[in-house]
Amino acid sequence: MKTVKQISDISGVSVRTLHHYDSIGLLHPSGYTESGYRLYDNNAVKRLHCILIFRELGFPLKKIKQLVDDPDFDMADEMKKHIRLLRQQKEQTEKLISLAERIIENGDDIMDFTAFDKSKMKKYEQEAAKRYGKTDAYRQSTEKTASRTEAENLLIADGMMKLFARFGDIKESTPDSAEAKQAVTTLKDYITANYYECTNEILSGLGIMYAYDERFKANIDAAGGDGTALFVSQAIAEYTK
Amino acid sequence: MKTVKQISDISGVSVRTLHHYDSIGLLHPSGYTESGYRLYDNNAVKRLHCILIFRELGFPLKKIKQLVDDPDFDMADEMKKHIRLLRQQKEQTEKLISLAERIIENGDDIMDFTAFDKSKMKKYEQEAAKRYGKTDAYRQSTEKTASRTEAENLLIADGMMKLFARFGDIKESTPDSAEAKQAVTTLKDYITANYYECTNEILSGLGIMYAYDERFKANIDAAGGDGTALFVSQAIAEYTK
DNA sequence: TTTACTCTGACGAAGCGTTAAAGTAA
DNA sequence: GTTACTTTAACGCTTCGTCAGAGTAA
Repeated sequence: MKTVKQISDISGVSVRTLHHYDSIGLLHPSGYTESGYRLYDNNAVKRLHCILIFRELGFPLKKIKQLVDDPDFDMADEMKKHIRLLRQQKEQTEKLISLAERIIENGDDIMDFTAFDKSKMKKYEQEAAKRYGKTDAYRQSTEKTASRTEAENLLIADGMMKLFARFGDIKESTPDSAEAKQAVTTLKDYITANYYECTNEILSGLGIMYAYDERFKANIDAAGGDGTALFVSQAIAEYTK
Repeated sequence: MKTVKQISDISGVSVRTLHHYDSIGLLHPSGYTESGYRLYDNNAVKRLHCILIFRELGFPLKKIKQLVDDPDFDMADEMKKHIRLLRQQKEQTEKLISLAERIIENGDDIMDFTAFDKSKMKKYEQEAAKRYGKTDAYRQSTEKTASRTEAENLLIADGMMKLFARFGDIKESTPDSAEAKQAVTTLKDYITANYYECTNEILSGLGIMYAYDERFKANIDAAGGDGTALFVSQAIAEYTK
């Protein structure tokens, strides 16, 4: 029979933890001294080892209690469920890593950019909706945006900027060049995939907006260099002609 | 100026969360109505969006507060530190997954096995220490075991069982066969790598123990089939002859 | 006596969810 | 009046860490 301190020393857990496990019924001492000191026997030590293994795997103490208390509990099944959980965790973390990396790449202006996406873009949507009566596009966009997380939206907006940057690369060619047409197609598809069905009509409206609305123009030129917004606008005009 | 409910609707966070962010100073309302209702302006909305992005990346609220409050705060640096954290998390999760998978493979008797490792093995170590005066081996083993987590030790013990299972595969050959010698070498190296420097002297003692101590015999035979413990013992005797 | 342990509370931490009681807006 | 909102207050959740005050062991 060992005291809390001895158990603590051989197992590495704190005395407080042993107290805690006692109080929640996960590991009661095997007995007590006459003055009320906790005493643990070898079975208790074994039980503690089991507990620590599950704990390390990330099981919550409640589940551990079930696992070690009920011998009929389907361990393999619980393990499999747990592995699924861990896999999800891993995927989630991977997502966050790539998110964080991309945010770093974009530098410090990422926040203004968000503003561009969430406020200005939406503002335009509303205007476009009034103009073309395409309330549908607005609804779609709002729903899709709402169903995503902030960071996901940030990435998608980031993708928009990258598309504009590509326009910047080819802005020395003509708006009716094959590259320009390709870029417009990509942009249209991107909007459809991520915001709403981008018809030629809407696209045309966007093209005008991009060149004449200062809010857009500034952001697009920032992404692709001076004159990019104008070039995008012209390329769209050619495309929808 | 929008009320809590409106902010909640457009951002997806709960009203309670807004209250919370107010109380911890992360996002104070831009103003109040005469009756004390919180009111938020566009700047507050932008700030909230920033907050949500960082939150999603897993930053603690305290750090987010610093990041959004202090414009001189080195964001890129914090991001990099955070990415390192995320990578560690991912690695840790990967470890746990492979751990859990291996535990599943081993079936339900994994716990008895742990007992075998932690209690019986150590008990033997002590006995061996007394017998050969090799207190050093005992200390090494204890230290190494203590420096690892429960699950890691479980895996290492699992490895021991696999080695015994290999002996079981070749137990129809002779104890002085090349395979047997190879298996003994592997066992010796494994013990040295994971517990303590396994000299021929100690190994010899182990060999005797494996065959005549019922506690070991039962476990080894369980891993490699009846007669495995005896075969291991003989193979070790040959090896150390 | 001194030093090392042990015991039972009880607060704190992170980030809100969830009532609860009561006032306000439309 | 009714219904939808709003406010503050406070417990709950999870797993212990960290005192605090007081008794026990050697």
